[in-house]
This record gives sequence, structure tokens and C-alpha cells, in this order.
Amino acid sequence: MTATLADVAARARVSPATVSRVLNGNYPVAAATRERVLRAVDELDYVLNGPASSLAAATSDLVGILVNDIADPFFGIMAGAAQAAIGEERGAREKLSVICNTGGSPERELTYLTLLQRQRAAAVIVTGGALEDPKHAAAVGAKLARLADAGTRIVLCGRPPLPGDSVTATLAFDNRGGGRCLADHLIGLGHRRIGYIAGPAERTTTRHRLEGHRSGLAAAGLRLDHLVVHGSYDRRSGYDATLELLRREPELTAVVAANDTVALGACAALRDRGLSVPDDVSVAGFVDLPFSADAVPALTTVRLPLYEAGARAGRLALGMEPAPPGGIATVHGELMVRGSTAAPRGA
Amino acid sequence: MTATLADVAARARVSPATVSRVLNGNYPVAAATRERVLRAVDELDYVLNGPASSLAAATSDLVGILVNDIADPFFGIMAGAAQAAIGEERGAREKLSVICNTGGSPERELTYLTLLQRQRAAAVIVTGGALEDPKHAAAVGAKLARLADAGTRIVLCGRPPLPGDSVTATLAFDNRGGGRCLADHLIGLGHRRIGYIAGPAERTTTRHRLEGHRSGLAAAGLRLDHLVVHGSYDRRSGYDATLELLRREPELTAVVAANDTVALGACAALRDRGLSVPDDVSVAGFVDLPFSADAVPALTTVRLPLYEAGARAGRLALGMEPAPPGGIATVHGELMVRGSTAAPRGA
DNA sequence: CTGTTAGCGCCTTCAA
DNA sequence: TTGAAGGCGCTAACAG
Repeated sequence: MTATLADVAARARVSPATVSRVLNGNYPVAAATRERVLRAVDELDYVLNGPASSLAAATSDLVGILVNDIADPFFGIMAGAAQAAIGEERGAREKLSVICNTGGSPERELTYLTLLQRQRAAAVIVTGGALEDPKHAAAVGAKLARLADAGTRIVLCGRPPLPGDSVTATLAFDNRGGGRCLADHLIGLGHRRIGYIAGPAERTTTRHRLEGHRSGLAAAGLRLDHLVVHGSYDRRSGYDATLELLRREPELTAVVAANDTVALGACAALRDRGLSVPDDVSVAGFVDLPFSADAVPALTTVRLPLYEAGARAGRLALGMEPAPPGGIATVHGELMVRGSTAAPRGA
Repeated sequence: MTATLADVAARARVSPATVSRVLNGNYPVAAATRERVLRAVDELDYVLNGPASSLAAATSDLVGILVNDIADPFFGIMAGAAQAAIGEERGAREKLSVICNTGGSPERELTYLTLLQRQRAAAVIVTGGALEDPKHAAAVGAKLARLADAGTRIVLCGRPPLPGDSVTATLAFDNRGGGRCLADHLIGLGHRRIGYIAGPAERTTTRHRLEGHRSGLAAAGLRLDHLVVHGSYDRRSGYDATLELLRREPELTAVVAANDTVALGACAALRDRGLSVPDDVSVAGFVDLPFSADAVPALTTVRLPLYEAGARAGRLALGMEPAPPGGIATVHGELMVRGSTAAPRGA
């Protein structure tokens, strides 16, 4: 049925061992022999049996990329960049880098890690904020440790560092700094009644951005905890939360959203309420997705270099690039001031 | 080092075969024995060796999902839906469904198919438009045929049917119908000078949408081939193409874009030119991505049920759902008339 | 219901 | 530079 290595060997009149050697390339083989083998491979349409190969060699060429929500370009961009970087590796056996979408579910996150462990994955890249539930965090930590024990390289991208030394490298986004930056920007414009639409309560990303925001408020002597609403990372959540904020504080002059998508929802809600952005209310996002610059008005946000970070994570996963000192690199955001923020009416 | 099935067997004082049976579940095992085995598994932190298992069983639990550009929510939504559907399968051994991002490169498409063939993938879902280059199309067809021969189920989602019987099921988007619909809508509003921003020239999706558009024009006795500009599926392309269209036809009253992202770019260009949407120029997109309803003005577009299609593709790939008659189902779009289109000034 | 017995297809010493 | 041989960890008959 399907050709095996032995078939190729027979056709090329060499031993299976020789075929294996030319296929893996890391062993001297006479040019003529190699030629013959390659021809036989071609004629037989031979394709290596991955499972058999992995079993015998006790290694695999699978690289897993875990994302929380692949429909969100935040993850799509990072994952795509990582895959592109991995696909560009030259020299080694071609890696099969694959994206695994947990949908934000802790169970599926663990399931995927187990599945990758089953496959003896060469590397695993985990992207995006982590769930803060201690039990789940411990489970993930343990899983990653086991993976690392088995030789799998672990890279965190856009996720805070983990204790222990099982992680090969961590690229952490400076979510606190970004949140702070945005708060400072708005306060500098003269805003005092600033609403905050946070992401899901139990995620590190959410907490860090919010902490940064609060530190900015605190520095200005403000305390606006009653103007913080939690939601998910989608447009709908931004819409609903904005209405809620308006209910709590009709004199609201600014809204900071957990990310750009949420910010767009916020803009929609304000518009539906007859309020103008930024004349009546300023709005800011986070991440700077491609559409944010095209929004009307263009969105003020904190730009995260998603593509660069994803690509670097891919290279780190394959060891194509040395790990940063201490294994941890902080990736900073950049404030992009655009049309959606302005001084409040009174100022 | 890592525990093996034999270790578990020894600890539970049963034979390896028994352990295998409780793990795979599809075989009667005494409750007490199963209990003992499960405990041993737990105590040893045993994780099945995927490659070994796949080799012995001559099957694998890998399902590959090929996408052209995972950073584009068009693919993210479909792929995420497929993965969710596959993750929900109950009964069988858990599948590892993974997304492979070709980045639109024909070579990488083939590479991924080969890699999946290596892994003896249980199923492959190929999403999005195909390249029309005959040589590449033939290569992909041959690859898919070989995969099918080896027992891999093949599902096409958002891609036109392929000749031959290697494909298990095809979900084809009615891109022609959608293009026609949009053209009819604009013509009905009174537009006569309609520009069209097409996607990359060599993709089926591009061609079909354009054909639909042209058929609409033809039905109204219009022929506007000079108002067709090709570009990629991104925002930038929409921006540039719109400027070009304006150059070719300053009296332009409407622009139809290859997709929503391109349409947003078109809106940005018009705005920068001081033209109002839809008062001066109407704009329409295709697909209806989540942000399209929130654009200002909200985008008129043809809604493609991406999530539903992706989920169905996932189920078809696992045989959880019978293939449609003839193996082919056409997925129709729905015209969403929103604020970005209106009658032209003169009308 | 459970154990025994052969491989699955490949890689990797070890010899030649 | 090449061949021979054993085994990677698991599953699948076949007995019992």
C-alpha cells in the first residue's frame, strides 16, 4: 500500500539504514548512493512515517502554539508570525508548527498540553494572558515542567514569567506600563472622570493593565474604582460596559478599554447614546490592531509589537536565537495618540 | 525516565494489553482492574506515547486545518470554529486538531500537506480560496489524493470543489452569488459608476466574486472593466486601490471591495480625499467580519456564516455528520444593507 | 475478561 | 562508507 523505507531500500538496492541516513542527512553517504536512494524515494512517492520515526528517534518535529482565541487578531498575528519564523528555519528537519486554540478554556489548555506531550512535541509556545486561578496555574506549571523534563522547549509569549526553570524563555508584555501610559495621557489632557473597561477578571493581562491604570490615577490623586467594569475581550462587552459606565457616571469624559476591540464597542455605544468621540468622551484601546488606525476617529492606543514578539518566540522555541538574559525579556508598548482622545469639554 | 505502558502494567499487576485496553476504552475490562490501572496511571503520571500508539494502530489523532492567513479573522473564525467542533467530539480518542498557516504561499501549502501526510493525519480541512495556477492546483490535487488513499479524510471549506473523489466533503461559499447581490444592490440604488477592488488575481475567491459583480453589471447593461483594480486582501490594498479608482474615474459613486478589510481601507482613502461615505461614494465589503457592523458608517456587505461553516467542516472531518449529497454543499451569503451604501447624489 | 505473542516502520549502535 | 540487528512503546489478533 503505502511505501515504506524498506521498499525504498529494496528499489535502490541498499540497506534500510542507508536510506534512513540519506533522508536524515546527518551522516556521510556516497554521492552516487544518495542519488540512487533519492530517485527511488521519488519513484515510489515515499513519505516518511512520522510516528515510526518519532518513536525510534524519541523526538518529534511538532511545535505547538497555544492561543486563547484564534478569531482574535491579537492571537492570529502572534501565532502567524511564530509559524512563519519556524517555517523559515533552515538546516534541521522541517518542523510542523501548529496552532492550538483553547478558546480560553482552562480544560482545553491542559488537554492541548497533554496532547502535545503525547506527541513528544519539540517545543511549545504559550501565548497570551494566563488564568489566575491558583489551581489551574499550578496544573499548567506542572504540565510545563513535565514537558520540559521530556526535552520539550517551552516559550511564553505575552504571558508573565513562571517560577521554576522549566521555561526556556519568556517574552512578557509590559501591560502595566502601557496601562499607566494611557492613564497619564488622559490625565494630562485634563480628564478626571475616567471609566475603565477591564477584560475577564481572572486573567493576568487584565490585572496588569488595570494596575497600570490605577497607578496612573493614584499618581494624580484619583481613585475611581467605581468606574471599573469587567467584561470579556470582545466588542459586545465594550458596548455594554460603556452603557453601564454612563449609568454610574453620566459626566464621564473618558473611557479606557481592555483592548482595541472593546474600545470599538465602546465607541459604538457612545455613538448610539448621541455622544461624540472625542468631543464628549475620549476613548482609548490597547494593542493597536490593524483596524484601529482606520477607525473613525482613529483610535488612541498602546501599540504592542505582536508580529515581532511572535516571530521571536518562534525562533526561541527552535533555539535559533539565544534566550534573553535571565530567560525573560520585557516587551514594551508604545503610546499611539490618535483622534479618539482629546481634552475634555471644560478644559 | 518517562513512564511507559509497561511500567503502568507492572504497577497495576496486569498485562500491558490490559492497560492499553482501559486507556483506549473500547474493550471490556473489569471495573476493579480498570480502577487499579487508572490509579497506577495517575501515580506514575503516565502519558501515552503518541508516536508509538499511532505506529502500532496505524492511525493518528491529528487533524490539520490549513488556512491562508491566520491573522485575518476570516480564517481565524473558521479555524477556531472547526477546532471547537472537533474538541467537542465525544466517544472517540481525543483528536489533536491543529491550524497550519500557509501565509498564502503555495510551497508552504504543499509542505504542510506533506507534513500532515507524514503524521498520517486522520483528517485535513483546507480553508479559503485556492490558487488558480494549474501546476500548483495539480500538485495539491495529487497530494490530497495520496492523503485520501492513506485514509485521511479531506474537507474543503470555503474553497471550490475538486475533481475526483478524494475529497470527503466540500463546503463552497457562493462567492459569485454574493458578488452579484452586491452589484444588484448598488445598481438598484441608481449607481452607474462603480469601482471594484478585487483580491489577488490568481485566487478562486477573487475570480468568483468578480464574476458575480460583472454579471450584475452586465444585466444592467454596464461594462466597467476599467474600474477593476487588483490588490491583496488587506487594508492597505483597499486604500491604494481607491485612490487609483478615483484617478481613473473622478465621478465614481460606489466602490465594491474584495472583503471588509479592504472596504475599510477604501473608506479611509475616501475620507482622506475629503469624500463622504455614503453621501459622495458608497462602499460595500464582503464577509461581514465582527468589526464591520461597528464601522462608521456601518458597512454594507455580504454576510458569510464563517463560524457555522467552520464548525460543520470540523464535524464533517470527523464523520460526526453525514456528507451532503454529492459531497458538495453551497453556503450562501446574505446581503447586509447598512449605512455605507446609499443612492448616489443625483438620484 | 485477561495474558501472550508478534509486529508497526524507523533509527542507531556495532561490525565489517 | 555501508549492512545487520535490536529495540523504541504500543496495539491487535489469538488464545485461554
